[in-house]
Amino acid sequence: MPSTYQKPTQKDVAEASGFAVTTVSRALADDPLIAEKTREKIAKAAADLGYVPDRAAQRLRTGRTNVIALVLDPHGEILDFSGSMISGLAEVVRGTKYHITLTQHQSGEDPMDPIRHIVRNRLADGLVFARTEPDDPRVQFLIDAGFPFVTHGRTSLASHAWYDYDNEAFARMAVERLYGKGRRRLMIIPPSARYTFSKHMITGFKTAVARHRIAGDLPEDFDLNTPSNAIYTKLRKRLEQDNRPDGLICPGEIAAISSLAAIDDLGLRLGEDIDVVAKQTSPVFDLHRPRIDTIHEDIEAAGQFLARALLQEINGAAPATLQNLQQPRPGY
Amino acid sequence: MPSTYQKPTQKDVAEASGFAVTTVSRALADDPLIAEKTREKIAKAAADLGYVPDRAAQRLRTGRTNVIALVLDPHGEILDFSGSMISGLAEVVRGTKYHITLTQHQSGEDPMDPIRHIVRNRLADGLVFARTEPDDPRVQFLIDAGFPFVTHGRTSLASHAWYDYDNEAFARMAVERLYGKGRRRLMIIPPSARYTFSKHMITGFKTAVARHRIAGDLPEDFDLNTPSNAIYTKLRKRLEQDNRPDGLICPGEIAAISSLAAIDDLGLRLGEDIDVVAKQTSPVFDLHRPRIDTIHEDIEAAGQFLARALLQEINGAAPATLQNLQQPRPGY
DNA sequence: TCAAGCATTTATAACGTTATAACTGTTGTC
DNA sequence: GACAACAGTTATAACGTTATAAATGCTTGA
Repeated sequence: MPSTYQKPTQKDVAEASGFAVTTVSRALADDPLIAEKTREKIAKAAADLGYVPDRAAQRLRTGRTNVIALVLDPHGEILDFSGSMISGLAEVVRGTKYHITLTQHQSGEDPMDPIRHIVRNRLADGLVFARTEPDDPRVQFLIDAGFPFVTHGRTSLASHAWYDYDNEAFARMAVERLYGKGRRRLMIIPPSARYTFSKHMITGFKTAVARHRIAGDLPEDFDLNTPSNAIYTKLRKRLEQDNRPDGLICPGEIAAISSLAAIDDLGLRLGEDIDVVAKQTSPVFDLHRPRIDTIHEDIEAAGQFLARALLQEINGAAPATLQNLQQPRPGY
Repeated sequence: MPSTYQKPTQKDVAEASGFAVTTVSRALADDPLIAEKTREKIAKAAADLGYVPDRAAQRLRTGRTNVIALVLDPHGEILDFSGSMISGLAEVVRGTKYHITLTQHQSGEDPMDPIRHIVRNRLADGLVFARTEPDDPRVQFLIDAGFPFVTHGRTSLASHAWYDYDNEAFARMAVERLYGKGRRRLMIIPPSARYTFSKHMITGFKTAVARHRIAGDLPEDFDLNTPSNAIYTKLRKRLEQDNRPDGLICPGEIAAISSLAAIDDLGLRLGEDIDVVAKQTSPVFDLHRPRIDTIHEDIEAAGQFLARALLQEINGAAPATLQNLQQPRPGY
């Protein structure tokens, strides 16, 4: 490619096809006013020249950015959450006119900042983010602004587009598994309580242990955002106390690995002194030894749904119709 | 925010400050021709109005996109590679005028496609990608096109900006560890041989085992892109053969987990029948039990370096000065 | 005092696209 | 045969910015 290469514009297509620039623009936009023959001629000329519309010009003129913005939380909560989510989003967005841009807010920062910035400066046509809180200010802000968005996770606010994993069912299912193995003193390592998904998980845990009238330990001070060695330390201390749990529910692989380390280091035997059920998001954990009893969550599927939903919402679909709750899938 | 909200433009700043639009433009660009007093007045007016330049207009006029494009390989090679890389990139890019866009090519597709597309259509000012091959066509294309880019991984091509992990040193170090433990029949699970980093790793492995005059098994048919259960299957078969290795080197956590599963399922004892050294990219693996002997690679640091390097290259720095080789850091 | 020089500022045009309104030529109606 | 209606095409202007060239006013030197 010579450095003098100049991208063909509509003007070039117009000259090549013998029509006016306006006609080219309409034809390429499939305007029904344009005669079919004309449309074909122009399409051919455009293809021959390798014409691709200039995004900046389109964006300037129409105000539409053809961008969807992914706002990521600080790194490190779920192993490979971002990678899987991105993979799902990218797959759906590929082949459309949309691009994905990335923003990641620092741990200290206000999560509202990137959202506000993107909306105020029209940096995208729609937003994706995860880890919602019941009364999430980001969601409220976007609803008020009338800005298209989708979330991974529900809220208690007015209806919007979301995808979520049924963490209540996950916790219930996990309790059933442990109960079925004869476990009667269960404990869950809850994600940070401020997230909606954590509340659902806790609800599921509480109702399931209540139904069986067994002990359900729900420590307050655990936090998925906690570095894993903090989970290790806290759990280890708990396991050394009297009346330690004999069944443990982990909301993710990091918690599972941390827990197994604490169990192992205390000389407890998995499957004898204690059983563990964990949420699994990565296939490689099938190969973990000792085997971890898991329940699957598919983050990539979430990304796919969210991308599709957002594109639909941008094109006018009602957010209330764009909701999906993924059911837990048994690990094995 | 009312839906009638209109972003302030330079025109608004011009009216508010009493200067012409052109002057505003120059002042905000810190043009030295503008008087200091004027610059201050305009800066104040812009700040008061909350003026933010319109990216589309700037891009259309200047041809600069203020975008750096991250081209990701198909998902799933290294656990959380994308997430860590993105985190590093995003941290450096935050606060600059640049945005990050994402492209991920499908496993079947030509890796050149997204690169060509981005360059031909001026979709970014610079490119980041990983997993280079010695004679990487993407690198050659970009050098020929004079398009700024940085890679995670070296090539044998003309000098360009890169960041790499010293996989030769990694392999040597891993061999030394195993040798120190009395292991004399070593084996490495090599990443797909077409990547530069794999060749380096193999070189390091070969030279180190040759120095000690010990056996070095280098199976041809392993592949990091292989689903982990394929690694498991192949390794398991190998461990069942005569003269099985007593020291194993894993290029990543997925390979390590798969290997440990094969070892465990065959009833071999880690630390007795065989020792494993693995590359570690995620802190949580410190908590893996049994403990895995690891050597660290910091992907986030790679992302940070690459972002800084790319921004410098876009601003005219010579690519040859933007190279860094990360040294392996012992796990414990 | 006046031209030249200088420091600032500004008018104009252009980037590539699309929305709006205007134009052309044909058909159909009375 | 005049005119309305319509299908199809096009000229014009505008989105918000910056590069270029031009203009303004002030200072300086002879």
